Amino acid sequence: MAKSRVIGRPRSEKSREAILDAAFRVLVARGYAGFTIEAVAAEANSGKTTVYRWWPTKGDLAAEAFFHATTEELQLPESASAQADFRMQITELATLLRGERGQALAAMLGGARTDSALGRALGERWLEPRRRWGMARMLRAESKGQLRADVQPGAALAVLYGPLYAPLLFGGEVPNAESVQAYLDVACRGIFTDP
Amino acid sequence: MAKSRVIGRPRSEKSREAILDAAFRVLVARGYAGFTIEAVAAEANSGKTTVYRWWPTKGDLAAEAFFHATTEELQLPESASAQADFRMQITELATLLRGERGQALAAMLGGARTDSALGRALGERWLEPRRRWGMARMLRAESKGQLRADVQPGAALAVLYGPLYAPLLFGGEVPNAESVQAYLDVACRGIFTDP
Amino acid sequence: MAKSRVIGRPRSEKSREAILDAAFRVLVARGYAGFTIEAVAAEANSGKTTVYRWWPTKGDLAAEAFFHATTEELQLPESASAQADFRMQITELATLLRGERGQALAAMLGGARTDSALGRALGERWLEPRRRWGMARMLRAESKGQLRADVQPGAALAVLYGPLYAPLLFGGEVPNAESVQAYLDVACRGIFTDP
Amino acid sequence: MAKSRVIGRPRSEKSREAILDAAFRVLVARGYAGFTIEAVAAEANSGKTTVYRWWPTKGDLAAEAFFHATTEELQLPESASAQADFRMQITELATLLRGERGQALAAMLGGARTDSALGRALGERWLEPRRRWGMARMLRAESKGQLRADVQPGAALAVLYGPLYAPLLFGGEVPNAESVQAYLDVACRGIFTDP
DNA sequence: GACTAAACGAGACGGTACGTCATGTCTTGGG
DNA sequence: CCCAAGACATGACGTACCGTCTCGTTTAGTC
Repeated sequence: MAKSRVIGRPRSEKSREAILDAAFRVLVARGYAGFTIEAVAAEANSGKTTVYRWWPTKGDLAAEAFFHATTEELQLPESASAQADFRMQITELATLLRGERGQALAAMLGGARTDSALGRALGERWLEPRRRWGMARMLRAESKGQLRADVQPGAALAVLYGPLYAPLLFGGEVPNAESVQAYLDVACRGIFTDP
Repeated sequence: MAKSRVIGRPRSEKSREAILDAAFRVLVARGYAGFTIEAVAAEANSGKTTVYRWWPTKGDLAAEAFFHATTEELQLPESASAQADFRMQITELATLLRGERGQALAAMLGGARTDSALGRALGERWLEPRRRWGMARMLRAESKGQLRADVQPGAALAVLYGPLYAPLLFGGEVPNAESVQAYLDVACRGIFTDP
Repeated sequence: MAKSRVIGRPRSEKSREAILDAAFRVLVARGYAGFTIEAVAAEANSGKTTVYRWWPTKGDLAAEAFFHATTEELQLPESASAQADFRMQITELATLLRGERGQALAAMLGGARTDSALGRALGERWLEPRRRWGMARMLRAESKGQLRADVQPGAALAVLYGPLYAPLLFGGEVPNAESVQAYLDVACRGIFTDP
Repeated sequence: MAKSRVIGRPRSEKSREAILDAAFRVLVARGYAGFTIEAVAAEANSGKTTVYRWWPTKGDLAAEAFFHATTEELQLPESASAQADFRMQITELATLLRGERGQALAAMLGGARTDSALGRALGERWLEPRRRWGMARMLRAESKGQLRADVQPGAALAVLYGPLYAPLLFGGEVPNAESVQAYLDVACRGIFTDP
């Protein structure tokens, strides 16, 4: 039986926590522009070296800090109606994005285009799980005849989620609850068969 | 009669052009991360002072450089069918975004969240004219009974344009022609009355 | 007639002075070990960049700071007796080295072995002028028959000045006045003909 | 009778040798500037802790490495003529300093001014034994009437050895054989009675 | 033969200084 | 008054060593 052979001083979990917490705080407080490795290290009472040792880029750190700041798992509603499930998921997502974590996510999204590591991390850890759940739910809905004819699941997801994120691109805010319901009404009508 | 008395050397149009051209080139070549005032000034064989004198922020310069690089006017299709008009406009927009100017726009969008001047400039000069045309077209469609019941024009625009821009947020590319048609099929079905 | 054509903002003499003064202060206060570019820049209320722009290495800066701190010209005694001239010059040199400037010189000498720029600068600007005067004076003494037979001027200078500097090598101090007179008595007896 | 009670793993002689050898190699190869504890530990395949455990400062390590690299004992010539003895000793010393060990000694001398531990170690282990022998030999010469009148032994040693070491201060090399003979001719004439 | 306790290699830790780069401001001479 | 050139103070970058620390692993005695 292979025994895990680790040499040298092990990584300090305390330091890791301190840095991730500090990173999240800096991200929320100063945005991605003020998200400096030096600022994070200072806020965490840590050395810059320690930060660089574990997070090679700002993006890696920001992404991990973001996901570290929450233990909430992805909501995976599963009722009889696919439409109801998506509406609920998107409504909750919008609420989430309007809160502190949304601030941080929005701050990071600015950097995602520039910092490919950040873009990849957010894509893999934020978008992809949601997309995966969405695709699966969509396919199940299709097999139950809940989708209108010729609706491609991918296109349907684009129409459902795109309007939620797009305003962030031009410096805007996440749509408020009312706007979300309004666009969901329109989008769902093109996708689902139930009224 | 008082004669408008302007003293001193007039602003050099040649220099302005050189800077805007250089800015666009830098934007396309190195992205918004490498979009440095120093780089632009060097590329334009100009002084940094001259750049700062006329464009107080990077965002202002980037935005103006972007719009300077094109003389194409906004497409304002006006056929009998609102659906056809929007589909055409969005299809052309997608094509445009996939080209060199799209590269530049995408590059800038990263900075828009951080640099509020850039966000404002893009909002005013890129988004707003399109939104205005979109709203007007939508209202006209409504009055002609081309919209389905209870479709709010704003929500409809969100559903039509959101899926086009959203992928850029996470570092992705503009959707390809096929994907655009697929999502338009879905979106339009929820909005318009014509098949 | 060639006209000096200099473009751009000229070098700030004020800044240069501030940096050199600060450097000398740091050198005296903290020794060559604490002679940090950052410390000098901070002490001078200047930017590190400005320091690096003009003094590529610590050694260059230290040497120039040292020589900047004095306007005293090299003593060039010229009496009838070469022995008297050398004794006076060396006695005054010893006094000088025991003062504040000596502190700085001693501090630098530690770095001279490591930092070849510093070694070169000190050699050229401190040692060489003294050596040149010494050689000239020695040759004149020789032509007047003031040197004992077969005394090579270079060897004579080594015997006169070596004992003054050597103690610094092992972390010691410059010899006190009494010790200087004692070794000069011995050295001169091997060099000069006058009693 | 109290028995020496030492518990725990005894110090590894192998490790000690490896570190000292590595230290000497690093000293010769990279000079005192590149004489890094990390470099030594890496070169010795040892841990930094082990180095720090036994040699509290760089200076201690450098000095011990230097003396470890040689088993040659101090030459203590003792002929009838003090002058001959000193000339021989100094000539051999100059030869030694021009070799590999001289490189290392010269490298360390830069650090001696800054690192007082190194200065002390070199003073005690290199200079002092030689000085002690020199003083003793000088006193014996005095009692035999081999010194000229009023020659203080300390001053005589300064005149004999100073010219050998002094050039190292300004980054120079140890004088070559010819120069050494030339200055010895001059110096000895002021000290000894024999021709 | 098991126990004890220090030495050892490895390497993570909080720091300091490094030398470079871009920022936005300023100061020249020439147009 | 504009422009190019470029110096200036500032502050973050990512790297190299510092000296300290914590691991798991030897390596002797002692029990």
